[in-house]
Amino acid sequence: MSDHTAPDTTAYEEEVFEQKQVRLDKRAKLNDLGGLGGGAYPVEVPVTATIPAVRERWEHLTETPDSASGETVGIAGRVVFQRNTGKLCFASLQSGDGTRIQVMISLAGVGEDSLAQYKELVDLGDHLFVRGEVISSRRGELSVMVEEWRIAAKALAPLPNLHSELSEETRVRQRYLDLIVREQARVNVLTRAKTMASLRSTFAEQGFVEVETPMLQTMHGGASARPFVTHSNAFDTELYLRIAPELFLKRAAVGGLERVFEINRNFRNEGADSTHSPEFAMLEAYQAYTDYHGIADLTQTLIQNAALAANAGTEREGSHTVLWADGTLFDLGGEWDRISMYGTLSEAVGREITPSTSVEELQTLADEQGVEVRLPNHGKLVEELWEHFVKDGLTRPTFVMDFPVETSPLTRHHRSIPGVVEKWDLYVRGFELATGYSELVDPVVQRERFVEQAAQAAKGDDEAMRVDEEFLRALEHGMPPSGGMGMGMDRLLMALTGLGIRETILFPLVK
RNA sequence: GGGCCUGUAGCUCAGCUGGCAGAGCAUCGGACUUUUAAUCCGCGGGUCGCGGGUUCGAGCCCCGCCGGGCCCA
Repeated sequence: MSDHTAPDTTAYEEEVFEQKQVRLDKRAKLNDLGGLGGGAYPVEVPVTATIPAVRERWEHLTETPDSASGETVGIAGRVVFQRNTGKLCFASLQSGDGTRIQVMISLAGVGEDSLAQYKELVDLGDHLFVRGEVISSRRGELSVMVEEWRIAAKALAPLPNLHSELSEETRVRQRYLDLIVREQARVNVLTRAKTMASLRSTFAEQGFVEVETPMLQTMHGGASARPFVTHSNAFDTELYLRIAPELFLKRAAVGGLERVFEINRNFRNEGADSTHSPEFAMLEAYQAYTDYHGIADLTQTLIQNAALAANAGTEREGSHTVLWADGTLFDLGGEWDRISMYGTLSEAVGREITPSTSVEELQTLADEQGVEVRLPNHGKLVEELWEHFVKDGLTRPTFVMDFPVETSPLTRHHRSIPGVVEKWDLYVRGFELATGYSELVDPVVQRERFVEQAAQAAKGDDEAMRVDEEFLRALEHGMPPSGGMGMGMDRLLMALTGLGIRETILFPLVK
């Protein structure tokens, strides 16, 4: 064992604390706390009850001010308010869920020395343990009359101002502060957790198996996106962070996992803005012996159950109508419409648009309406026109079915309508929440598509896929006819809560 | 990629036409046994995002860079 010199923490601390008087003062208190049992960071404190439990059990005391329960509890929480007077001090302790309770430290209760030490050493933001009787104050506030107190964990950095909102940037960069001071931040975390649990529960009810497939891949595929590249020292090779789990989940399907799903992170090396994050949680699911209609049924059930879960314990218990952050009520219930892209576009423009409508005719239509299109081909034009004429009119969750072949080159062709693929996008209030397919399982056709993609890549398209021989070999062993679906988890949370993407992610990537 | 807004004390923000760097809360010292953002007295606290320029003088005007937000593509 090599001997190592102790790191020179003193110099570092001097530097850190030097400029910040607040921290300097608090550090001085650390030394004082060293003289007390346990110091500033005791390994444990003798808690006998949680703050919410104490509140629930003795809430009735608030109806009779200045009364005593006769029972003693030991509780701990963060000091979020302090009102110190000469011989009687008040503090509010907050537990992790935001529940608060008042504690009272009096000369009569703890004695002169302990009271003086309390006033000297305990600051806003510290974790404090107290033991004492549960009482109500003269004003009727549920309180613990302290007989003994201890620092549970000293805070060196000061708590932010509790009476004004944190700025957007501080919320994101120091989410722990956001969680301490803002109820909605705590609710958001719980809503996300409840949503995830609900999805897994719905999948379990329907006989799906959850798997985890590689995030580090020797070849990226399953979507059109630019990947992050990294390097493996052990293999001395480049590896890609996955842009989608699709090609591995389909291998699982070949192996006999007839109902399989994964909820995990994807990474796309592209722009980050208020609706796009470079890393994002994605759900993908594959179900054998169904098609894009069956997988749409599944998707609707998953989201409606998630809405129920988000409403559990609220006044909307049992309802599919969710409450958004801006106060809007949004109904996710009922049977969702399934509309045809060509059909609704034709209706909207008052003339028949089909997969065989010419590029010229579509371009004229686009020009007339001032719709700008960069890459004029039939599919691109149809999608742009559809978005322009139809999309914004959708108020309820809607599956938009049957897309042009050109814009979905990797997708299975429609069984009866030429020029169209068996694909849907699920739109919820203007954005694409999920996408589903009758999966392409023909290894010969799949190979052709890969070869076309590889040609695009050779021409410099760094979003195009390469020929994945290992995946093709799997497909050649036969994948059952299947429906597949992908859904962004952050977007699902946005649909359930009306929040921006940075609020749905606990720690969004920031520079 | 384009346009607009923004960065000042630990936190949230003012700062006029270019003229000594400000407030509330927090911190520090003092008083107070029923406070609810307690009150009262007193004291501190700044790389005005960074770099350049104009000017007698720049938080403010100009240029570049960095961070954040909104809209558009």
